[in-house]
Amino acid sequence: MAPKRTTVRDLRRQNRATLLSTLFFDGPLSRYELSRLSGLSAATVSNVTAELVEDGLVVEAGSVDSDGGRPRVLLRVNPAFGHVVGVDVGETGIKVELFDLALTQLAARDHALSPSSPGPVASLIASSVREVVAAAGIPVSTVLGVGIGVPGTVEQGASAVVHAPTIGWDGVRLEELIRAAGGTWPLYVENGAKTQGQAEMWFGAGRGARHVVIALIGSGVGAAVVTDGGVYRGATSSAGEWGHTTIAYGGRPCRCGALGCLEAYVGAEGILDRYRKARGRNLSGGDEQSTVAALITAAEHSRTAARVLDETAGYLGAGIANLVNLFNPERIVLGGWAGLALGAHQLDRIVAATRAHALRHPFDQISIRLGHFGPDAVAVGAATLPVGALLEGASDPRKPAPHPNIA
Amino acid sequence: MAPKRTTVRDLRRQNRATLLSTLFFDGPLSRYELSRLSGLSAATVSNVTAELVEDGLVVEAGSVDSDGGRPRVLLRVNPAFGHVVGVDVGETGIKVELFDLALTQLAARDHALSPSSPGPVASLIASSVREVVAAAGIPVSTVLGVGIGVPGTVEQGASAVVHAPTIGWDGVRLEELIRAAGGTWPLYVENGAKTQGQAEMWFGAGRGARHVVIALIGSGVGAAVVTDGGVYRGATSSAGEWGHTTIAYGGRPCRCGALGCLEAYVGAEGILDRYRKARGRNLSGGDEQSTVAALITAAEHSRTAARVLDETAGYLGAGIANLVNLFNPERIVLGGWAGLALGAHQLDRIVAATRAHALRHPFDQISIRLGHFGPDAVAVGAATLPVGALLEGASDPRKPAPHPNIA
DNA sequence: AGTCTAATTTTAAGTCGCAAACTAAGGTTC
DNA sequence: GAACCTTAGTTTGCGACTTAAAATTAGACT
Repeated sequence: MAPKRTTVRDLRRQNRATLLSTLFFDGPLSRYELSRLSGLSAATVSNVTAELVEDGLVVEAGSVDSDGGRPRVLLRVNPAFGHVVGVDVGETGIKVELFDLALTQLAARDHALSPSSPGPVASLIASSVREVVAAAGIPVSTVLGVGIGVPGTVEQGASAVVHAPTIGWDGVRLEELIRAAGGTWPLYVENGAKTQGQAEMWFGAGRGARHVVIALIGSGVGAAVVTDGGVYRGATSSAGEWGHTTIAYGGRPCRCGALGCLEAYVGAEGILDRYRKARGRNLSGGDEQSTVAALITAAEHSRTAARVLDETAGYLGAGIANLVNLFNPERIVLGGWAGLALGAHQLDRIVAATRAHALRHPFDQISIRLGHFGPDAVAVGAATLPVGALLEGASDPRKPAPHPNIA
Repeated sequence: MAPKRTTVRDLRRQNRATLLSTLFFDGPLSRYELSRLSGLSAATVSNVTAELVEDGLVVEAGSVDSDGGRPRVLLRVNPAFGHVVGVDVGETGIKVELFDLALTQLAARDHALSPSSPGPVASLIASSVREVVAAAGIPVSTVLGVGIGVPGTVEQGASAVVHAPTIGWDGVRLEELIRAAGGTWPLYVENGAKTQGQAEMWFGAGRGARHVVIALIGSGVGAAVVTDGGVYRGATSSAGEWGHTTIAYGGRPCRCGALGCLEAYVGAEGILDRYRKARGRNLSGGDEQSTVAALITAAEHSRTAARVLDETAGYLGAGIANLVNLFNPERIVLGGWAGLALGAHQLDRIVAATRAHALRHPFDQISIRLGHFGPDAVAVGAATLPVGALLEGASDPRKPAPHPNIA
């Protein structure tokens, strides 16, 4: 029940982590400002930052005049301290991106992937990481870790186990496969929706808030729930399966086998299928993404298209209202390619539908915004995983704790 | 982002709290076992427990032989250290119960309440607390605090603000009113569903689990969400409004004004109304509670009644499945008077409906159980609030921190 | 009485953060 | 341009904490 911390040394780790995180997120700061922000005494800040500078994690970054006294020396996290890699394992391909510690992209690779059985994917990941490292011309030893976002649930443990029905993975020990393919970096495997959520929280539309739900709509529908600043995982890391919540009891069949799931109404496939049924014929081809774009454009002239989109906004609003009522967040971020497309043209209607279905009190607390990230969200979010582990206080970054989740 | 703890003294408080909580929840334990359970060294345990014994919070409770060595001395929380009061503010009356620290009931009072405007309720609470204290014959100074469960949302802050539309409260500063009526005890105000949840977590069907959703069905429908051992509140303490999540888009009107809320289908009122509509006439009168009981009995003979209950199980299962998909708990506890009544006769069907609507992976994690508490749940849970504050480390129990939530 | 085992307590050592005193680095005043 | 002010950051001394190891305590067994 009660939290559990013990030795006086954990205290040091804790304070070290607090200062490092503050520097990372709130930009260059002087020791003096750090002291104010962290609540630690100036003496301790001085002491701990000296250690951080010694370790090379933090560097001085110029100084700024104070009015009439000694100028403040600014400190910031050393972007060159090390590098991180983010991998987006998608249904049709993988994306591998290399960043410095400030999450500036240094190199990237895309690879299509037809069969997507686990072994080849693991090999491809391992070789692609080596590729981007070579492309950026950095020593491989500076890679602090590789974060991997996968399209399914991840059971965290000694070695992460991935269940991803949409690509036919069931109980895949991805970490072990990548190690077998020669990957020696610390690995962090996480559900793709959760890494997208983390990207929005760290650098996007979620910044500054502590209770946020990131609603993601693409071909499928998911959500990342952030409670009190951290991604919520639930008992076995599969929390946030918003797409398969029932919104219309006994309604449209969903690919998951149930009836009336939200995804069957507002997922890209669901939207197009409803349009198809309403219209009696298919929209002009292309991939899903461009077909949805075409539908949105068509809505300017076609009553049917407009009606389908209006209904979509209604269902989506009800779905968002469920999130609002259950989680009482301070902010909702709408993301995913379809979410961004719908949001750009229909945000007012979506908000109105949300208001109609949510309780007044929690609704009054929220602001609904569009996500800042496009197709890079998963990879960027995945790359934040090793950075997060570093910030949380793995003092030896190349040997991090089992997983940030555990700590 | 990062948690924030500072001085070496907090460490002591922390460890003190850990040991006290362990003793409270895991019964009498020897110092040796405490050391194992808490991970603290034997020396520290000895040191801290000495302090706890000195303060009167902990007493020795016999000893138990070890095989061949010095016998272990058992320690437990001193039930007589102080007393706590739990208050259940309901829609039709208030219930005030006095407990010792082991949550053994020592006295109780019920009062009907017709107008329920805030002032008189506050006075009634203050006088009832004095009544139960007198009835139990304990000195008033041993009252460590008064917990109050209210039927609405509570904004925690310097002074709790209550919004309870069903009894016409809007922005009521209950604490201040009780103080004005002469109540000098530390007060803890919390939403009634959340106190019920805490009662089940501490002493009922939630014991031992860390991720639980307690689904409460009475006249209305609510839920208490427990994540990682603590009651989840969200940004403004109104999380868990399960009753007003949309389950049937465009469906039955709900008293909240929206269409298709879960409450409109599985709340007692919703069930009875659906039966009325199906049957074309009312069920024989009485209060809601006995009418529902009558309906359940009638289902043995009446096809209509059976069908209404079957449908109820279906809707309820879908609603529970939404909780499972979103929160991924390890356990669902079904409570509230109507929830217990339905569960006693229909649990199989409810579980089956849940399976039909939930994703396989999270569904496989859960066990669905009935709550252990009946009408006392709110008051017992409310009484746990001051106890929780004591366990969390308010070293001077009569002057607790603003609210356990804040810490 | 002496010995064995296991549970606590005492002791000595090492860490930590903080308040206060102190140093650094620049501007202002006369 | 020397004395003084102001603000930033560092050093010092101290009290508080946990721990490992040594010492003590308390029964059981011989």
